Amino acid sequence: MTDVAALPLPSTVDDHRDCPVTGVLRRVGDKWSVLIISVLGAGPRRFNELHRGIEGLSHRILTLTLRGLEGDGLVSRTVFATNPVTVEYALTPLGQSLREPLTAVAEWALRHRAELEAARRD
Amino acid sequence: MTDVAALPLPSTVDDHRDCPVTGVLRRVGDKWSVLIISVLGAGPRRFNELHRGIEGLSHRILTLTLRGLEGDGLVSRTVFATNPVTVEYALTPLGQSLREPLTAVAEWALRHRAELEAARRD
DNA sequence: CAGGATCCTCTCTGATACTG
DNA sequence: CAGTATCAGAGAGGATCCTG
Repeated sequence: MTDVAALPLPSTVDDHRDCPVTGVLRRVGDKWSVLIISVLGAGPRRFNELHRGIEGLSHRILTLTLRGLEGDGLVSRTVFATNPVTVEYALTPLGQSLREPLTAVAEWALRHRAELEAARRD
Repeated sequence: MTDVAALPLPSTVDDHRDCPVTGVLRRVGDKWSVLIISVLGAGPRRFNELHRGIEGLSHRILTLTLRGLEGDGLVSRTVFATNPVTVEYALTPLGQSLREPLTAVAEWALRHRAELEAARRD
Protein backbone atom coordinates (compact mmCIF):
# COMPACT_ATOMS: atom_id res chain seq x y z
CA MET A 1 0.00 0.00 0.00
CA THR A 2 1.01 3.57 -0.52
CA ASP A 3 1.93 5.37 2.65
CA VAL A 4 -0.21 8.35 3.53
CA ALA A 5 2.88 10.06 4.85
CA ALA A 6 4.48 9.52 1.48
CA LEU A 7 1.76 11.46 -0.29
CA PRO A 8 2.40 15.13 -0.99
CA LEU A 9 1.60 16.92 2.22
CA PRO A 10 0.13 20.40 2.06
CA SER A 11 2.67 22.59 3.79
CA THR A 12 1.46 26.09 3.14
CA VAL A 13 -2.00 27.51 3.84
CA ASP A 14 -2.81 27.65 0.14
CA ASP A 15 -1.62 24.11 -0.44
CA HIS A 16 -3.91 22.94 2.27
CA ARG A 17 -6.91 24.78 0.90
CA ASP A 18 -6.26 23.54 -2.64
CA CYS A 19 -5.33 19.98 -1.70
CA PRO A 20 -7.74 17.61 -3.47
CA VAL A 21 -7.57 15.16 -0.61
CA THR A 22 -8.57 17.86 1.85
CA GLY A 23 -11.48 18.84 -0.38
CA VAL A 24 -12.81 15.31 -0.63
CA LEU A 25 -12.49 14.72 3.09
CA ARG A 26 -14.35 17.89 3.90
CA ARG A 27 -17.15 16.95 1.58
CA VAL A 28 -17.61 13.41 2.91
CA GLY A 29 -17.13 14.85 6.39
CA ASP A 30 -20.26 16.94 6.17
CA LYS A 31 -23.39 15.72 7.82
CA TRP A 32 -25.34 14.02 5.02
CA SER A 33 -23.25 13.58 1.85
CA VAL A 34 -22.10 10.04 2.51
CA LEU A 35 -25.55 8.86 3.50
CA ILE A 36 -26.96 10.28 0.29
CA ILE A 37 -24.19 8.70 -1.79
CA SER A 38 -24.97 5.48 -0.02
CA VAL A 39 -28.68 5.62 -0.81
CA LEU A 40 -28.05 6.66 -4.42
CA GLY A 41 -25.67 3.74 -4.70
CA ALA A 42 -28.73 1.49 -4.69
CA GLY A 43 -30.14 3.35 -7.67
CA PRO A 44 -31.51 6.74 -8.75
CA ARG A 45 -33.94 8.52 -6.46
CA ARG A 46 -36.31 11.44 -6.77
CA PHE A 47 -35.98 14.44 -4.48
CA ASN A 48 -38.79 13.50 -2.15
CA GLU A 49 -37.80 9.85 -2.11
CA LEU A 50 -34.48 10.93 -0.67
CA HIS A 51 -36.20 13.32 1.69
CA ARG A 52 -38.62 10.73 3.02
CA GLY A 53 -35.93 8.05 3.20
CA ILE A 54 -33.60 9.97 5.50
CA GLU A 55 -35.05 10.97 8.83
CA GLY A 56 -33.83 14.23 10.28
CA LEU A 57 -32.71 15.64 6.96
CA SER A 58 -34.46 18.90 6.22
CA HIS A 59 -35.74 20.02 2.87
CA ARG A 60 -33.25 22.82 2.61
CA ILE A 61 -30.19 20.87 3.62
CA LEU A 62 -31.02 18.10 1.17
CA THR A 63 -31.11 20.70 -1.58
CA LEU A 64 -27.81 22.23 -0.51
CA THR A 65 -26.09 18.88 -0.12
CA LEU A 66 -27.26 17.71 -3.53
CA ARG A 67 -26.03 20.98 -5.06
CA GLY A 68 -22.65 20.36 -3.48
CA LEU A 69 -22.44 16.80 -4.70
CA GLU A 70 -23.55 17.93 -8.14
CA GLY A 71 -20.93 20.66 -8.13
CA ASP A 72 -18.25 18.10 -7.44
CA GLY A 73 -19.49 15.92 -10.27
CA LEU A 74 -20.48 13.08 -7.96
CA VAL A 75 -24.22 13.25 -8.55
CA SER A 76 -26.25 14.00 -11.67
CA ARG A 77 -29.58 15.83 -11.74
CA THR A 78 -32.13 15.05 -14.41
CA VAL A 79 -35.36 17.01 -14.81
CA PHE A 80 -38.36 15.34 -16.43
CA ALA A 81 -40.94 17.74 -17.84
CA THR A 82 -43.89 15.95 -16.33
CA ASN A 83 -46.60 17.82 -14.50
CA PRO A 84 -45.75 18.41 -11.79
CA VAL A 85 -42.07 18.26 -12.61
CA THR A 86 -40.00 15.20 -11.62
CA VAL A 87 -36.31 15.40 -10.74
CA GLU A 88 -34.12 12.36 -10.52
CA TYR A 89 -30.75 12.21 -8.79
CA ALA A 90 -28.20 9.52 -9.54
CA LEU A 91 -24.52 8.82 -8.93
CA THR A 92 -22.22 9.71 -11.79
CA PRO A 93 -19.44 7.25 -12.67
CA LEU A 94 -17.16 9.45 -10.56
CA GLY A 95 -19.59 9.19 -7.66
CA GLN A 96 -19.80 5.44 -8.10
CA SER A 97 -16.02 5.17 -8.01
CA LEU A 98 -15.91 7.05 -4.72
CA ARG A 99 -17.92 4.33 -3.03
CA GLU A 100 -14.94 1.98 -2.98
CA PRO A 101 -12.57 4.05 -0.82
CA LEU A 102 -15.56 5.13 1.26
CA THR A 103 -16.28 1.49 1.91
CA ALA A 104 -12.73 1.03 3.14
CA VAL A 105 -13.28 3.74 5.73
CA ALA A 106 -16.69 2.36 6.67
CA GLU A 107 -15.31 -1.12 7.17
CA TRP A 108 -12.48 0.24 9.28
CA ALA A 109 -15.00 2.07 11.47
CA LEU A 110 -17.12 -1.04 11.91
CA ARG A 111 -14.13 -3.28 12.54
CA HIS A 112 -12.79 -0.95 15.23
CA ARG A 113 -16.14 0.13 16.59
CA ALA A 114 -15.52 -1.38 20.02
CA GLU A 115 -12.12 0.31 20.39
CA LEU A 116 -13.53 3.65 19.32
CA GLU A 117 -16.37 3.46 21.80
CA ALA A 118 -14.04 2.34 24.57
CA ALA A 119 -11.69 5.25 23.87
CA ARG A 120 -14.51 7.76 23.85
CA ARG A 121 -15.75 6.55 27.22
CA ASP A 122 -12.46 7.44 28.95
CA MET B 1 -15.38 -5.56 -2.10
CA THR B 2 -18.20 -4.94 0.30
CA ASP B 3 -20.87 -2.63 -1.00
CA VAL B 4 -21.33 0.58 0.95
CA ALA B 5 -25.05 0.33 0.28
CA ALA B 6 -25.00 -3.09 1.86
CA LEU B 7 -23.65 -1.72 5.12
CA PRO B 8 -26.15 -0.93 7.84
CA LEU B 9 -27.55 2.47 6.97
CA PRO B 10 -28.51 4.84 9.75
CA SER B 11 -32.22 5.43 9.25
CA THR B 12 -33.27 7.32 12.34
CA VAL B 13 -31.77 10.51 13.72
CA ASP B 14 -30.23 8.64 16.63
CA ASP B 15 -28.81 5.94 14.38
CA HIS B 16 -27.15 8.61 12.31
CA ARG B 17 -25.66 10.36 15.29
CA ASP B 18 -24.41 7.12 16.82
CA CYS B 19 -23.18 5.55 13.58
CA PRO B 20 -19.46 4.82 13.95
CA VAL B 21 -18.90 5.48 10.27
CA THR B 22 -20.49 8.91 10.57
CA GLY B 23 -18.31 9.66 13.57
CA VAL B 24 -15.10 8.74 11.82
CA LEU B 25 -15.99 10.69 8.71
CA ARG B 26 -16.79 13.78 10.72
CA ARG B 27 -13.49 13.56 12.51
CA VAL B 28 -11.37 13.13 9.41
CA GLY B 29 -13.53 15.76 7.73
CA ASP B 30 -12.42 18.46 10.13
CA LYS B 31 -9.79 20.89 9.03
CA TRP B 32 -6.58 19.48 10.48
CA SER B 33 -7.00 15.94 11.83
CA VAL B 34 -5.86 14.08 8.74
CA LEU B 35 -2.86 16.31 8.25
CA ILE B 36 -1.81 15.72 11.85
CA ILE B 37 -2.33 11.95 11.51
CA SER B 38 -0.26 12.14 8.38
CA VAL B 39 2.62 13.94 10.07
CA LEU B 40 2.51 11.67 13.11
CA GLY B 41 2.59 8.73 10.73
CA ALA B 42 6.22 9.58 10.14
CA GLY B 43 6.96 9.33 13.85
CA PRO B 44 6.18 10.95 17.21
CA ARG B 45 6.31 14.73 17.42
CA ARG B 46 6.34 17.26 20.21
CA PHE B 47 3.65 19.90 20.45
CA ASN B 48 5.68 22.72 19.00
CA GLU B 49 7.16 20.51 16.32
CA LEU B 50 3.64 19.93 15.06
CA HIS B 51 2.84 23.60 15.41
CA ARG B 52 5.87 24.76 13.49
CA GLY B 53 5.45 22.05 10.85
CA ILE B 54 1.94 23.00 9.82
CA GLU B 55 1.51 26.49 8.50
CA GLY B 56 -1.77 28.19 9.27
CA LEU B 57 -2.58 25.96 12.21
CA SER B 58 -3.09 28.01 15.34
CA HIS B 59 -1.91 27.10 18.77
CA ARG B 60 -5.40 26.69 20.11
CA ILE B 61 -6.77 24.60 17.23
CA LEU B 62 -3.80 22.27 17.42
CA THR B 63 -4.59 21.68 21.08
CA LEU B 64 -8.27 21.07 20.38
CA THR B 65 -7.59 18.78 17.45
CA LEU B 66 -5.10 16.74 19.43
CA ARG B 67 -7.62 16.45 22.29
CA GLY B 68 -10.17 15.15 19.82
CA LEU B 69 -7.81 12.62 18.31
CA GLU B 70 -6.74 11.58 21.78
CA GLY B 71 -10.37 11.20 22.83
CA ASP B 72 -10.98 8.86 19.92
CA GLY B 73 -7.94 6.80 20.87
CA LEU B 74 -6.11 7.64 17.66
CA VAL B 75 -3.28 9.61 19.24
CA SER B 76 -1.40 9.14 22.50
CA ARG B 77 -0.02 11.92 24.65
CA THR B 78 3.08 11.36 26.76
CA VAL B 79 4.38 13.92 29.23
CA PHE B 80 8.07 13.92 30.14
CA ALA B 81 8.88 15.63 33.43
CA THR B 82 11.78 17.60 32.02
CA ASN B 83 12.17 21.27 32.72
CA PRO B 84 10.45 22.81 30.93
CA VAL B 85 8.02 19.98 30.37
CA THR B 86 8.10 18.01 27.12
CA VAL B 87 5.01 16.45 25.60
CA GLU B 88 5.15 13.90 22.84
CA TYR B 89 2.30 12.94 20.57
CA ALA B 90 2.24 9.68 18.63
CA LEU B 91 -0.22 7.54 16.73
CA THR B 92 -1.69 4.67 18.69
CA PRO B 93 -2.00 1.29 16.92
CA LEU B 94 -5.62 2.27 16.24
CA GLY B 95 -4.45 5.52 14.70
CA GLN B 96 -1.87 3.68 12.63
CA SER B 97 -4.53 1.31 11.34
CA LEU B 98 -6.65 4.23 10.19
CA ARG B 99 -3.96 5.35 7.79
CA GLU B 100 -4.72 2.51 5.39
CA PRO B 101 -8.36 3.40 4.57
CA LEU B 102 -7.37 7.07 4.63
CA THR B 103 -4.79 6.32 1.99
CA ALA B 104 -7.48 4.73 -0.15
CA VAL B 105 -9.44 7.98 -0.06
CA ALA B 106 -6.33 10.06 -0.68
CA GLU B 107 -5.37 7.98 -3.70
CA TRP B 108 -8.88 8.22 -5.07
CA ALA B 109 -8.75 12.01 -4.74
CA LEU B 110 -5.40 12.21 -6.50
CA ARG B 111 -6.41 9.78 -9.23
CA HIS B 112 -9.57 11.75 -9.96
CA ARG B 113 -8.13 15.18 -9.32
CA ALA B 114 -8.63 16.35 -12.91
CA GLU B 115 -12.27 15.25 -13.00
CA LEU B 116 -12.98 16.93 -9.68
CA GLU B 117 -11.44 20.20 -10.79
CA ALA B 118 -13.26 20.06 -14.11
CA ALA B 119 -16.60 19.47 -12.39
CA ARG B 120 -16.01 22.30 -9.97
CA ARG B 121 -15.31 24.71 -12.81
CA ASP B 122 -18.76 24.23 -14.36
C1' DC C 1 -43.16 17.98 -6.80
C1' DA C 2 -39.07 20.34 -6.18
C1' DG C 3 -37.42 23.79 -4.76
C1' DG C 4 -36.04 29.27 -3.28
C1' DA C 5 -35.95 32.93 0.51
C1' DT C 6 -35.52 34.26 5.47
C1' DC C 7 -34.13 34.04 9.81
C1' DC C 8 -32.02 31.88 13.63
C1' DT C 9 -28.77 28.82 16.25
C1' DC C 10 -24.76 26.32 17.07
C1' DT C 11 -20.31 24.62 16.08
C1' DC C 12 -15.86 25.29 14.20
C1' DT C 13 -12.12 28.14 13.67
C1' DG C 14 -8.96 31.66 14.89
C1' DA C 15 -6.48 35.81 17.21
C1' DT C 16 -4.88 37.36 21.42
C1' DA C 17 -3.37 37.30 26.04
C1' DC C 18 -2.04 34.82 30.14
C1' DT C 19 0.13 30.62 33.07
C1' DG C 20 2.76 26.52 35.48
C1' DC D 1 7.47 24.40 26.42
C1' DA D 2 2.88 23.32 26.36
C1' DG D 3 -0.71 24.66 27.25
C1' DT D 4 -5.70 27.41 29.17
C1' DA D 5 -9.06 31.43 28.93
C1' DT D 6 -11.60 34.74 26.54
C1' DC D 7 -13.63 36.82 22.72
C1' DA D 8 -15.00 37.31 17.93
C1' DG D 9 -16.03 35.83 13.11
C1' DA D 10 -17.51 32.52 9.58
C1' DG D 11 -19.97 28.84 8.08
C1' DA D 12 -22.84 24.66 8.58
C1' DG D 13 -27.22 23.21 9.86
C1' DG D 14 -32.19 23.77 10.59
C1' DA D 15 -37.34 25.68 10.96
C1' DT D 16 -40.69 27.98 8.52
C1' DC D 17 -43.03 30.09 4.86
C1' DC D 18 -43.59 30.91 -0.09
C1' DT D 19 -43.64 29.58 -5.42
C1' DG D 20 -43.61 27.76 -10.54
